[in-house]
Amino acid sequence: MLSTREQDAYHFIRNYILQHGRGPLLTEIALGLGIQSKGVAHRYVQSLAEQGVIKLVPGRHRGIILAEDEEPRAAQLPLLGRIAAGYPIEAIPGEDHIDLSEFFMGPNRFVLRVQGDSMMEAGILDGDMVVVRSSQTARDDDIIVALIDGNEATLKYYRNNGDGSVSLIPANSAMTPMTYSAARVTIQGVVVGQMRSYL
Amino acid sequence: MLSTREQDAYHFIRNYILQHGRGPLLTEIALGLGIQSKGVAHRYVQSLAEQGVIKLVPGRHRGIILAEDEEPRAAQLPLLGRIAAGYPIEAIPGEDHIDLSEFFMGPNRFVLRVQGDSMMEAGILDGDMVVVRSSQTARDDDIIVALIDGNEATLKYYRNNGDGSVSLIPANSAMTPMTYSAARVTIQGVVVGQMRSYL
DNA sequence: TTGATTGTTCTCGCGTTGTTCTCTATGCTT
DNA sequence: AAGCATAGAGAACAACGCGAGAACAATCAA
Repeated sequence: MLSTREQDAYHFIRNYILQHGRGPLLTEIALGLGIQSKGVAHRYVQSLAEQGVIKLVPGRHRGIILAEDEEPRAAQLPLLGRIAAGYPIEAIPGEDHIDLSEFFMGPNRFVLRVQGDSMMEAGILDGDMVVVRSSQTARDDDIIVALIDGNEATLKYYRNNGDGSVSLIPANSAMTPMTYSAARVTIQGVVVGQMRSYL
Repeated sequence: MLSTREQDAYHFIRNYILQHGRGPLLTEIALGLGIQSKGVAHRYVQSLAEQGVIKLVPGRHRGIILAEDEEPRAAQLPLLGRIAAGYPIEAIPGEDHIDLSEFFMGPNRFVLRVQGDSMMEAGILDGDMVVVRSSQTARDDDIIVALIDGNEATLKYYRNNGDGSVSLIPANSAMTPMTYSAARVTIQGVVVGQMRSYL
């Protein structure tokens, strides 16, 4: 059973290893817990090791390993919290990590790079990546990858008009929605995620 | 388990080989680490070789090879190509997979969930996740996480006015840019990525 | 009170990192 | 082919800081 501060220490250590790829120093743990004493940090580390939550490489600096660390740690980032204008960063209780794999991965998915501004007002900008789940069907208001007449690809909101026609609606007030007979539109997939890099 | 400086050495060697196509000299490694001693460089190289991170061709100058790393990660998705309104999906030559780890992972990064519409017109919507690289500095037009007066967090474009004041500019025409004395604004990090899930 | 939790401060051995020197072997230059 | 500058290999030595605790104190709940 972990005490309150032991849990704090564990979370700090976990975050540190995920961020830096190596164990923290006792001093860094102490700093992270807001205390001056690396002695206490050491005591917590010992306790965590005894309880099997972490493992120690004896006689080494930064010799802390996560016990759960058999699984691929490739795609985890610490999730610090929620940010809203006017308030301090608010921690999200219960969630302290985000796994990019879980976030985006799934069967029958692929990625497209978006060119153009047709979904601009939906927050999908020129150059963004969209994660698409292959599907021949979609629900209203899904963002879909559609093929018109078998050769023209497009990214639009989907609307089935129920009369044998479908509408493809851009998220850009400078462009107009288009309506086609259902036969002309082939759904290739549904957008399930979006990402952007600022580097 | 690599020590701090061994990791530094490994990164230097890796970069060197990727850049020059051949292994570095011990002297060059020492230079790259900012030390005068090629003896230490040698010690690090030996240790890296023992731990299997690199391989050595015995009896040769520049005989350092990268051990075949990069076991296929779980966080890859096929990258089909580029989609633009009016054209078929166009394959992107040379790129056929996207690695979520490479896309988003890096040292000193964390994730925040965005609340509010202050960066709406930059394609960062309410509920999106942003990947932030910890940093105390930023360049003009970076999107930053800033703390105002030490307790108010916000996500804005950054602009250093050069006269001791900085401006924080929202991407939302319904909101107005704010200017503060530089002392009141603490930069917590720079947004390097953004992602959204539609599920 | 008593014990659990949390914290400070101090000490000690050694891990880590660095310098410098020597010896041998490689490989470019002549 | 021979000579030589330089690279690899490693030993000896030293400074510094980190891990590993020990000793002790404050706080709070049972």
